[in-house]
Amino acid sequence: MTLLKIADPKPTRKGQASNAEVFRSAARLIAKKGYGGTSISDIAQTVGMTKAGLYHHIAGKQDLLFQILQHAHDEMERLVIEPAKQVGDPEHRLIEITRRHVRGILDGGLEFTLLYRERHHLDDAQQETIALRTRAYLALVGATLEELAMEGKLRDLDIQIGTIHLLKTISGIADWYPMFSEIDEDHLVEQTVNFGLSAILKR
Amino acid sequence: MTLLKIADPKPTRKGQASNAEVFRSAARLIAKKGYGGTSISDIAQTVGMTKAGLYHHIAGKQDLLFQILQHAHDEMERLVIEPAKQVGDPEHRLIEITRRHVRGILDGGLEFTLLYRERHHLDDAQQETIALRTRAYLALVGATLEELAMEGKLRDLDIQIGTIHLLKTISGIADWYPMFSEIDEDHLVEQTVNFGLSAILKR
DNA sequence: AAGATTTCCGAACGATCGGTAGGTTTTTGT
DNA sequence: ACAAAAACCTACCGATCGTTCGGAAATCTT
Repeated sequence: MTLLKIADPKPTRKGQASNAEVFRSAARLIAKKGYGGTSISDIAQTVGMTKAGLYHHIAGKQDLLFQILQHAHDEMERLVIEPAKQVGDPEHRLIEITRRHVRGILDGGLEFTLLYRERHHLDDAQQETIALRTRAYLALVGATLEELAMEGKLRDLDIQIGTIHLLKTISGIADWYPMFSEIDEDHLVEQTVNFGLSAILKR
Repeated sequence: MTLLKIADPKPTRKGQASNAEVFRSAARLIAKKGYGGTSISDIAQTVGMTKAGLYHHIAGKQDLLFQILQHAHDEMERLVIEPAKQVGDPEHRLIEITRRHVRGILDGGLEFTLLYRERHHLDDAQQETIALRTRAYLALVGATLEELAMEGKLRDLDIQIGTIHLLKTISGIADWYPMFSEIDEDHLVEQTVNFGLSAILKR
């Protein structure tokens, strides 16, 4: 009757990470109804447990949100940042970042992306941890634009603003794609790459 | 002792619109803490009333959100859509839309923009009303891109996707500008126009 | 000044919230 | 097979939620 396939056989130390399936279900729920609008009972119900049962896996509601966001950043680093860092040429790196980020969102990172905006429910220390990781990603994209500028490939634009606009275009997909799901995923990926690169590079 | 300067001298019919000051305060609060995370007491406190006192002006929490969103769309139509419709040339119209929309966000439309994502807390009928108004704005931008395509000024891009990406770039400003408020407003407006037009138009 | 109306408040309502205590079932290690 | 550990439950806690009601101030009308 167990609806949770526990990934870690041993751990699940009280308060520490439990498993990714709970995270995903919880993330989907919180993304839909908001942090304050989602009760622990709600989450427990969708993963097939009672409230008290769920509390065996998490240390609290705030901690659950924090761990979900950490998990999202872990995935982000694994699927986007690390692969992109292998690319030497800045133009191809920017394309790689865009492509992988959009793919990551479409391949189930959707609910995690939407959860990022609930980060103000964390305490200050947790918020700072998340902010650091976000800033690191922003710095990667910003540095790539700097390289492109030195190569003379960049348009006449404010690199800081351009960086944020590009990333907002990408992460914004999580907001609207569910309502336009007839759009082909590959098509969306390429269109987004074109949109972003056209806005940023001389062409 | 009245902290609310009532706009309508007579009306304030129970459940109907009250005044814009309450809307702004409530919008700011809800934008910061989320709909579910903001209590009626919270809102009442920031406008200098008790819970019961506030309920003389609103018909309920859900209705308050609905009226705030309607008010936001009213402002949007007044400050962006109507002026833009006066512009015949599609390229200048697109610039006008972008410029006015960004300006609207910076000049206090920030909290209203952020509130849009709480629309799922409305009932179905209210949600449909808001969706209709949003779709009308999207259609205006989409039609402008169509005109540009016929003039041969458009890049080779999917108009639907391009439209949404452009609008997400703009509305995304509300998300991050408070954290980068050292950026000059005029500079941000022009950079955003350039970013959007470069992504969309042949240049 | 008097009466009617609007504005606001204190107090309470049922419901639900996050979280806990203590016990039962299931799984695991040997 | 059996004990230890992990997973999960029922039942409950105090606090807070959105909302309501009856009345008290304040304001407006005449």
